[in-house]
Amino acid sequence: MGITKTEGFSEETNKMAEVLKALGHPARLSIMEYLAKSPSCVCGEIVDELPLAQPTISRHLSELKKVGLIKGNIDGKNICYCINEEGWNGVKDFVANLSGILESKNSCCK
Amino acid sequence: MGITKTEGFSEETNKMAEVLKALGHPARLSIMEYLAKSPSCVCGEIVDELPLAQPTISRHLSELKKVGLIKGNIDGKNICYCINEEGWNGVKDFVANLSGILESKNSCCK
DNA sequence: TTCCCATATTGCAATATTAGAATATGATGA
DNA sequence: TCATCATATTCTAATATTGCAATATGGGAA
Repeated sequence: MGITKTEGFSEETNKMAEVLKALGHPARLSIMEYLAKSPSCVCGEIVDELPLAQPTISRHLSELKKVGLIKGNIDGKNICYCINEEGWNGVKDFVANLSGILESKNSCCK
Repeated sequence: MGITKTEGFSEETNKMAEVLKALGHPARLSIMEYLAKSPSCVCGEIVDELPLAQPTISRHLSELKKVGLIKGNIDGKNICYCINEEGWNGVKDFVANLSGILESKNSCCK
């Protein structure tokens, strides 16, 4: 079917899955890494940096934006993209939370 | 095309993207949450827990296994699935690392 | 052995994703 | 105004993903 079933899962699970899915692509992950490291964040630089055509990158950017992982500020002709800390913190918290649960119990498989 | 371009990205980026992609599905994320919380981890319980048919869950389990997020121990007729801490730590470290970089610089977008 | 039980695999059909060419938009500068 | 630059959108073909029915596998019990 290709369609992802979301009924029966909690709202948070579905939301987090969408965010993680957005991160689960080399180009989008690279964009996040680049934005985290780079002092500046103009769209054009990302296009220069990645081995993909401009329209493809534009689409990936909009996908990251859709799930709230990045935000863009229009700056004249350019658009300055940055990591949306609020969105990223959602991921961070989720991972920390699951890690905490894991640590508090021992695995039943060896 | 539907094919994800991986040339031009680092090995680690591609690997991490695969892992995050595996997490980026409500059923698979739920499985991870369930395995983290549950004291036991028999496959059948997961099938009972999730609103999906057994073959579908089996596929999701094998996908999680493929990227190293879980492992399974055969236990008589049953299979006992657990989170593979090594694999999970990869995610944890990645997130912590990016968070660290983020904290050490201020966003250029407001 | 034969019959269950638990899990995996196969084989679809439906839908989603991906990449890039072509094109559109929208701002700035001449 | 018109040309140019930066980015977004649209379109299309190729491929991937998803879900489930049907079936296979493989272990234990009778």
